[in-house]
Amino acid sequence: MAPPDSSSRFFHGLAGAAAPVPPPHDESDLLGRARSLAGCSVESIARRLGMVVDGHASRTKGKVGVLIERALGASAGSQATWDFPSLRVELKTIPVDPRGVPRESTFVCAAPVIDADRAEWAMSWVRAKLSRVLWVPIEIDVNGMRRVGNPLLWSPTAAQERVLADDFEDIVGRIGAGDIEAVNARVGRWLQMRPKAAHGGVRRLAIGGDGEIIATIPRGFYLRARFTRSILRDPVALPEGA
Amino acid sequence: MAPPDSSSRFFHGLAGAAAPVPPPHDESDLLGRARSLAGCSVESIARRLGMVVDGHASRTKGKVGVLIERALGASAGSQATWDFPSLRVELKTIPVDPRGVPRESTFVCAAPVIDADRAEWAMSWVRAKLSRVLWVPIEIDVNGMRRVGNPLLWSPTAAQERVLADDFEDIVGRIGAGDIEAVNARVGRWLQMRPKAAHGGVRRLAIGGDGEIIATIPRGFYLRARFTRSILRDPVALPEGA
DNA sequence: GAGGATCCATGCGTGGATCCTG
DNA sequence: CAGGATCCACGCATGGATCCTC
Repeated sequence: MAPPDSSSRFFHGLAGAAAPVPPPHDESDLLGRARSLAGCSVESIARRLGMVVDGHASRTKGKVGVLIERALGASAGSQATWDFPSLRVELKTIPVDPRGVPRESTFVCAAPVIDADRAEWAMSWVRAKLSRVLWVPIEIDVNGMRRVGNPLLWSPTAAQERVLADDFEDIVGRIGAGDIEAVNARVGRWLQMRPKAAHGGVRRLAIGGDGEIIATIPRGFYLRARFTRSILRDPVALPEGA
Repeated sequence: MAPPDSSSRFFHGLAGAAAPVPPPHDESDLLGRARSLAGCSVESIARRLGMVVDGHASRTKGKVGVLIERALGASAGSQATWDFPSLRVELKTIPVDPRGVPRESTFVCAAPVIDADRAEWAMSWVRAKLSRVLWVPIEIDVNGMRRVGNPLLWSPTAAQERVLADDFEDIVGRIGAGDIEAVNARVGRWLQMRPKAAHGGVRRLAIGGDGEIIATIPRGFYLRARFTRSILRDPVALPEGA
């Protein structure tokens, strides 16, 4: 008699769980996939992947980001520097209003609160992630309905990168000098640093002004909405504020 | 009208979830509690705490250990060195056959695969944990029914500790020399080192024979059943093999 | 508008151990 | 028998972001 189907161990009875989308072969493959999602509602993509995205937005903050990752074949939540490591491309979903305009800042990556004295722009994680970004707008209409917009594969122009680098050095320099508590979200023209934690009680070790060890809230780097608005309007423009 | 009962936020609708048992005041308090559990079935203790311990043993390996921890007021799954930090006492549940004899080895703690060259018995985590242990036997009868046996609060005699220290130095010395892959479970009379991982694919960094970085499976220290059998029979005896 | 605060999912490490072939 | 392999629960960190008051 026939042996049991050995492939059955890959199916765990999760009705609705679809097979993972394979990684894209190259940038044009990736961009093609992203374009094919344009116009689709978030709900329809979720159904196709066997996921559920509902409930108040406050309780589903990161869901759409993860959904688009999976729909495009990004490596799932790994420690990899980029969402598509072989392409060195970062994916960012960005909520936009009915006219396609970003209203929120965009998280880039965690900020170093210790070892900041050894952080340089050229070697920084911020630069690595921003060197190639696939922007996928999520259009939210007046009824709260969410739909994928036209994707943009972007790299900073030399002029744009100079400003980002300046902001980065400004922020990291103050941290390295022990003034981390003096760095708030007002520092930086397009790149800023803000708290990034589950709640206000989270603490991480850092270096204080007198070289002593202090406990402070974890921070993250964010792109101001002013900057992402400019990119989506005109990818090579040097926005106001430069 | 009366304000809502503010204590209600501590109850999350978990029918059966009992209040946590407070930490013991001292060793005699702890030992008294353990003695009061003797003779109780695992199921009856679980019911009392609002827990469920059932299913095949392969799928519930650590459940009884956690159950007894909670029943005795141990600090829950923290990074603390001991289960009862203020008493510096470690709790070990140990499965025994109907005659009270241990048949399995006992996990002690993770083994250092990196930095092993700086590990000394006097400062070791193994020694710290074994310096004071509350042994709680779990008697498994022929029907698979599990019942708590008579607890034993134990410290190694000087002669016992000498052997443990020798085994430790033997194992750690070989690791420090870069021979970690040469250390298998056959090394050590009462203390041994064996793999300790979720599955065979887990890897951790270590130092190879030529000082290079290698990836190896994580290890743990275990007490051989031969040794724990001796302790439960006669806590101060120097077992065979010394 | 935007700075500061917060929310969910998931991965990984640790601690609780016992399983399971040869 | 026992060496080598494995299993579950849970906490914490990370990565996905948006919320929510001034």
